[in-house]
Amino acid sequence: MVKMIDVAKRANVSTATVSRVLRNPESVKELTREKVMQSIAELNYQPNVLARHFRRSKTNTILVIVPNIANTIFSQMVQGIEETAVQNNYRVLLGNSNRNVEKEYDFLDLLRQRHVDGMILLSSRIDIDTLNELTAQFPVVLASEYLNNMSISTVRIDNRKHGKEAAAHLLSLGHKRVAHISGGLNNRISFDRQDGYLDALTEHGLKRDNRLIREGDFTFTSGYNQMQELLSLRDRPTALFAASDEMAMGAIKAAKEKGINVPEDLAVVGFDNIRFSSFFEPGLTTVAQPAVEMGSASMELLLEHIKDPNFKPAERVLKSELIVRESCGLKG
Amino acid sequence: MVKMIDVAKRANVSTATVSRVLRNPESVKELTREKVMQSIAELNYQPNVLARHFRRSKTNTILVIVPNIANTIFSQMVQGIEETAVQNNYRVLLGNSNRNVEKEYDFLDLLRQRHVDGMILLSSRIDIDTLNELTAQFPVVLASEYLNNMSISTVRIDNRKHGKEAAAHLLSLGHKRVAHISGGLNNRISFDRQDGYLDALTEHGLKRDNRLIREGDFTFTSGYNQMQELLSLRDRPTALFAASDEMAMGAIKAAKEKGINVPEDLAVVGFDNIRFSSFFEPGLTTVAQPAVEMGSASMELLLEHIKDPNFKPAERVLKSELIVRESCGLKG
DNA sequence: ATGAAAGCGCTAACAG
DNA sequence: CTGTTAGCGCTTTCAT
Repeated sequence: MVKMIDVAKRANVSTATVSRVLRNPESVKELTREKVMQSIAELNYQPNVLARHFRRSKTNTILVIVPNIANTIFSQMVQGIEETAVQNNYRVLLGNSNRNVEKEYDFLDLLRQRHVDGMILLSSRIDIDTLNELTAQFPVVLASEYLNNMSISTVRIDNRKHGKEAAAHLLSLGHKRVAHISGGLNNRISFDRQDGYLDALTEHGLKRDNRLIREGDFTFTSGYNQMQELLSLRDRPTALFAASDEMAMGAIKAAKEKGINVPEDLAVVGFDNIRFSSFFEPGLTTVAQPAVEMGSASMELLLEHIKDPNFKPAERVLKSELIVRESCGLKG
Repeated sequence: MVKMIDVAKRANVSTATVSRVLRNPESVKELTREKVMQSIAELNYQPNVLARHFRRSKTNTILVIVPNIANTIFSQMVQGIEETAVQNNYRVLLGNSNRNVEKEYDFLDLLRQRHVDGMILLSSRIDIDTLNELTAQFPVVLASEYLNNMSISTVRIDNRKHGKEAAAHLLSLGHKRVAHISGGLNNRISFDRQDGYLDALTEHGLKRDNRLIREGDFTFTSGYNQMQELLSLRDRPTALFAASDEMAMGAIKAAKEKGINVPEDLAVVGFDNIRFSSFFEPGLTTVAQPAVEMGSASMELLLEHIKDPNFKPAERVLKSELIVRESCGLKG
């Protein structure tokens, strides 16, 4: 393996000069620089990044902890993160936790051992104390979720506002019995979307009806199951706001199986705007989460933290919008 | 930052012993080991992985180059890779090329600079010469695709066999005019699936009809567009084999828009068995690609290469199977 | 503008 | 079984 000293010798300079050419080309006289560059090219020299990382104790690598990379919404966020990272000469290490808390904790050692310069969490079950310990020492950004105490930087959307928007859309279409299938209630996002739904009811002069509110877990299957329950009610709902597109699709499947047509007999609004929402029949009306942008924004925020260790925790709330398709009965 | 020498001093041993406790605990007397462990715990010592990587010139990190991480089939493969990597104490660096060849080439420097110990390519446009240069020097595995000259290890399925199976399924249902929408023909996989389709025709005594064969690019939109063309034929097909589920869904959408019912008027078989194929209406009959397993198998193969630099290029062909749902008209 | 040289923290060969 | 010690290849002060 050809190393810096070889390049230096061939160019009749010292390793310091070679290093300068690589890191601060402008601090070296043009002629010298050219000699060095030529020597590098002739020897096909590749700097040893391990030595460099070691010496500078910096890796230009960040860690992303994902609950499930095979889930569209997360893989889109990762796409945004990766893109912005590479643009800024950073690399992305992938930590797929499979929703396993222990695995999440294991990944944290990569931060502690300086294997990475920072970390982005896409939803996480890590306890507050550990999180505080880490954010005090290392750059960390939490994406999509958020916590009450603002000691950690966050990128998210206004779930409550958009939950309200989704439900209000159905109410303004004249529906009086609007059901809600929430995400898992171990999750702040689920509460926010549900609170938004409740806000909309209040604004339309309707009372909360607990029989119309059911807890799912964001998955297709949970949407399917909870809808079956809702359809067995005497006074069954005429509309549904599901806290995820997958659940909305599951719910629609349950409805179809009972001969209930969407949107004619049941209007549905989802949340996320995953790729398949537009392929689905009927096209799903949904709140579009800007997943890729959330990823980019998280990476940008993380870079701020990395550059300036005194950077204060910040919050970025991105805009979403309601995408109206066929499932709510407005278009058709 | 507390380092090895601090631990050593507190435990009254040398750094060598601390190092041994960390890497070969069994080579150290139990009493000594315990002293060291205690010292590590008391000081909350975290080994500096950068120094370790540098010293051992090994990173326990591998690179995955993905055309598009937001695409389900690839994110599933990555999931399998990550899982197996972590199990074997490896980390996964993500390189999302966005189907941009230049970005792919840029990522290769991570290998050349020993930033990673090996690389898995999930489909790639890198030229043969570069690939040969790299495989000669570094552990590399190509997943899902493959090349003619076997100088690189490969994990794939038998696309031709399963393309034949898919088409044969439609033919055995009595269809005589079976259309095919292929993937992009810059891709070996697309040819294989198409050849399988042709094999099936031959076996059923049918001639190739070029009007029934159209080139897509695996996306929903291309399926939609190509189906519109197929439906404008005088003698329109009664069945379709699409080389991806997304294209199958796009094709079904095009059919529905013309009032053509699936499967009654048009039987459809896709390929991949992405998550949404079972949610789709009608449920998509498709060839199930074992994406997660392909990822795991790739990582396992890569580990063989890493452990034994003389390991010969190998090929793993994984099993797939036809999943029969509603879209082919068999089930109802 | 360039060179000399000291180390970054760890590992492993060698010695005992 | 344990200690001593020489680096790994690069960056960066300090001189010149």
